[in-house]
Parts: sequence; structure tokens; C-alpha cells
Amino acid sequence: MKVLLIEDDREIIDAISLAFQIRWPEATLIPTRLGQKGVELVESESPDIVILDLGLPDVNGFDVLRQIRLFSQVPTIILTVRSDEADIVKGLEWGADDYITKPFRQLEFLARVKALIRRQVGAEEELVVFGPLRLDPTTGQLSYSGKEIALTVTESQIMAHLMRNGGRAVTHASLAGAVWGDDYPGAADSLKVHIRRLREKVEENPSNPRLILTRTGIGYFMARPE
Amino acid sequence: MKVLLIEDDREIIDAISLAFQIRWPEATLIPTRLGQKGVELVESESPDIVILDLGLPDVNGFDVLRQIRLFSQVPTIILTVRSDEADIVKGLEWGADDYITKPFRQLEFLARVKALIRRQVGAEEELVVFGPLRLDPTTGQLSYSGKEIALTVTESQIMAHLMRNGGRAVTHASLAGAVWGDDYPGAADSLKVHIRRLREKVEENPSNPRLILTRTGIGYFMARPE
DNA sequence: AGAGGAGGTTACAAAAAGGTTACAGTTTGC
DNA sequence: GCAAACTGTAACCTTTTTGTAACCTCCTCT
Repeated sequence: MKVLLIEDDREIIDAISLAFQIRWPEATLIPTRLGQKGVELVESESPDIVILDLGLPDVNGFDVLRQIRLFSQVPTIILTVRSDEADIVKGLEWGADDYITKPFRQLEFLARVKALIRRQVGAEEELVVFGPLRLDPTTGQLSYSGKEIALTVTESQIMAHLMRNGGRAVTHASLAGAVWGDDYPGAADSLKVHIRRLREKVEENPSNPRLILTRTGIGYFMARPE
Repeated sequence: MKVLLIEDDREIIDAISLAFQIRWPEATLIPTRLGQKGVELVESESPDIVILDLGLPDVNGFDVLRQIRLFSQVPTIILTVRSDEADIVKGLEWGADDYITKPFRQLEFLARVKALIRRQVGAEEELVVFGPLRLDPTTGQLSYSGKEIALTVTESQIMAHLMRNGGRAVTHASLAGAVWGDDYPGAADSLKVHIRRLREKVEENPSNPRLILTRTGIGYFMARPE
């Protein structure tokens, strides 16, 4: 989970860093003190949420929000000392999703951040990554060395299992179990056909594989590509 | 747009009714003074948003929220006199989306309601753009390679969903969920018919589509046109 | 060298998924 | 109030995916 913080006040940065460290250490905080830099970071880093201070030294905070909204719908919380109603309305109408006034309370702040992230649709979309291979197990979309390869459901399950154990051998039983459940007699035959089909999709020469390798008597394993 | 208000204080009901009448007359306000009744109304009326007062006479407000969350993800704003931080956190963690303390300011209140609805349905979005395709989801008007194509409401929802995920596969479940909600048995049949109708409108040869492509076992995806 | 095991390769058929069409119930616009 | 448009259902057809089985190749062990 990536959180972009656009804020110039060192005290606030520290307070928020601390809050995340204590309450939500698995989140990555990307801080910047400049609004312009912030807009660029939204594009380059694709954060899951943006926290934007309206009182920046270089540019007007509303402008930053407007620029972000030109190309991104990233959830954005506005943070400011002003508690003026007109500002709140303006911020929300311009596309902010929430609004917190300083001084804020640590727990409320984090609760709002989490409530907003929960609302996001693709928030739980997880990718299986192994070296240069990236697989989206829900769609069966595999990216590998610039190519986009479409896998079927079964292929995707096998591939995900191999990638999650990337580098280590996976037994036939474990692989078959992940796809067909533990006791299905035909699995052995079916598996070798599916391995072939996978190799035809990902290997340069399917009969001389460099990625999905055989461990005779054991199972298969995925070699880390150079 | 339906707004369910669960509130017992006559003054607050009046204040909110007035705010809606003046600022947002096209919204329908459904008021109830009982928490239990409120839960039933969420089910029977399917409101677009719920405003829930925690200080109800018959039941505890948190219980009402919990009961609603058992079957519905409707956006919910909690309204209360308590400004105690623990309550705010508790409310948000239990699934509320926003929290406003009384006394509240009319404009801020409405801005928060609208911001919540907007991030719920993406209603604010004027245009969905993908490559040379431009879709106005509010009117169903689609421009594509010089042609102006009128889509029906359902078609437009499906198209928008595909375009927003342009290039990436979208699962049947996600597509159907976006149109008919999450558990509607007939969705699978209906979806394939709507896909056909869309293809008849946008494809040169609907039986050999180049834009709306199938991922068997997964769903559909929109190919980036050259 | 030959037998046996393990996995590879291919072809084909069954099953699942999706495509196509027609029709009927509803809603919408005049 | 009627015609047109929209939507969902169902029946039937086509394509894709999956599983099965036969045969092949390679390696090992005797």
C-alpha cells in the first residue's frame, strides 16, 4: 500500500510518519514538500492514496488537486489548518474524497485513510511476481519480457503455484492438489499436458524449456530467468 | 437519488430536509425515527446513501450500522453530537464512510454527501476515454472513429466498465456486479446478450470482434485499437 | 543391449463456456 | 393509448478448454 504525502510542514510529516509506523507499518509513505513534485509522483508512483496539504509554499493546493484530477482518480484526502466551510466545500467539489483539518487526531486520521482505501475497487488486486514474470491470477494475464500472454484458468493456477514457489521444486502432488484437489486419479496425465501447453505459451522452444523445468521423480520448478 | 435518514431529533430532520430542498431538490429523502425501521428500509428501498444518527431512542446506533453492514455496502455517514475520538474511530472501523458531528454546517454536510456518492458511483465523471473511443456515461453517447453511436443504459454501463479497464481483462463477476449488483442469477445469460448487442453497434463484423474480446472462463477485455 | 520407468508429445472427444437468435414482458416517448 | 425501444430469458449452436489415452523418447539399471 503506497501513500503519497504532499506536505511542507516538517512537524506534520513527522506526526504522520509516526502514526503509520506505529499503526500501519506495512504501508509505504512517500513524502514530498513540493506540490509540483507531488503531481509528478502521482503519475510515476501510482500511489493508492494521496494526502494533500492545501498550504504549500510553491503552489496553491487546489491547483495541485486539479492537476492530479486531470489524469487520475486516486483517492485524495485534503489536510489543512483552515476550517473554513467554503474551503471544505471547494475541496470536495473539486474532487477530494475527504477533508481533515489540523490539528488532527492520529487515530481518526488513520481510520479515515483506511475507510477511503476500503472503498476502492481494485484495492485487493494482487499480482504474483517472480523475476521478470508478472501474473494477475484473477484474469490470467501474464506479462513476460514485454509480451502479454493470456493464460486459461487452469494454466493460470499452475503458473501461479510455480511462481509462488519460484526457484524451488514443487511436487506433482502439490501442483495437482492446487488445481484439482487432493484425490483425483487423472491428475498426473492432465498435468503433463497442461505443462506442455504452458511451455508452448511461455518458452521460446517448448521442447527445450528454460523456464518451466522438470525435476524427474519430484515435480517441476521455475528457473529464475536471466 | 435516494437518501435514507435515520434520525429522531425533529430539528435535525427539518434542517436536513431544508438543506436538500434548497440545494439538491432532485434527491428523495426518506426519514425514519427508529433504528430498526431504518435497517428494514435499507433492504426494501435500496437507498444510495444512509445518514445515521448514533443517538437514537430505541437502539444503539453502532448496532444499526452493524446490522446494515451484514447485508449491504451502502455508503453511510454517521451523525452525532459526540465528538469523542474513540467514537469516530469506532464508527469508521465498523464500516461507516464518513462522520459528521453536530452541530454541522449545511454546505459542508451536503458536500460530504455528494463526495461520498461521487466516489461510490463515479457519477462526477464526464467522459470515459480509451484510445479513440469516447463515452459519455450519463447520456450513453459513444464516439468512435467519426461515428456517433447511441448506447442504452445497460450497454453504456458495460462499455464504461470495459473502457475503464481498457486493455486489461475484466471478470464476468466484476462486469455483472457493476450492472446488476453482486448476486443476480440471470446475469450470465443477460451479459452475453448485451455483449452481442454492443458488438453489433461497435464492431465492423460482430461475429469476429476486434474491440470487445473474450477471455473464455474469465470475462472480456477491450483491445487497444490501432 | 534391453526392460522399465518417467515424462513428452500428439490427437481426439467430452464438457464447459460463450455466441446467436427469437420472443415476451416492460418501459419509454409521442 | 399505441408504437418503439429496451431488457431479460431460453433454446439452440459454435468455439474453446480440458481431460484421456495412445504412442514416443530418454535415461537408468542390470
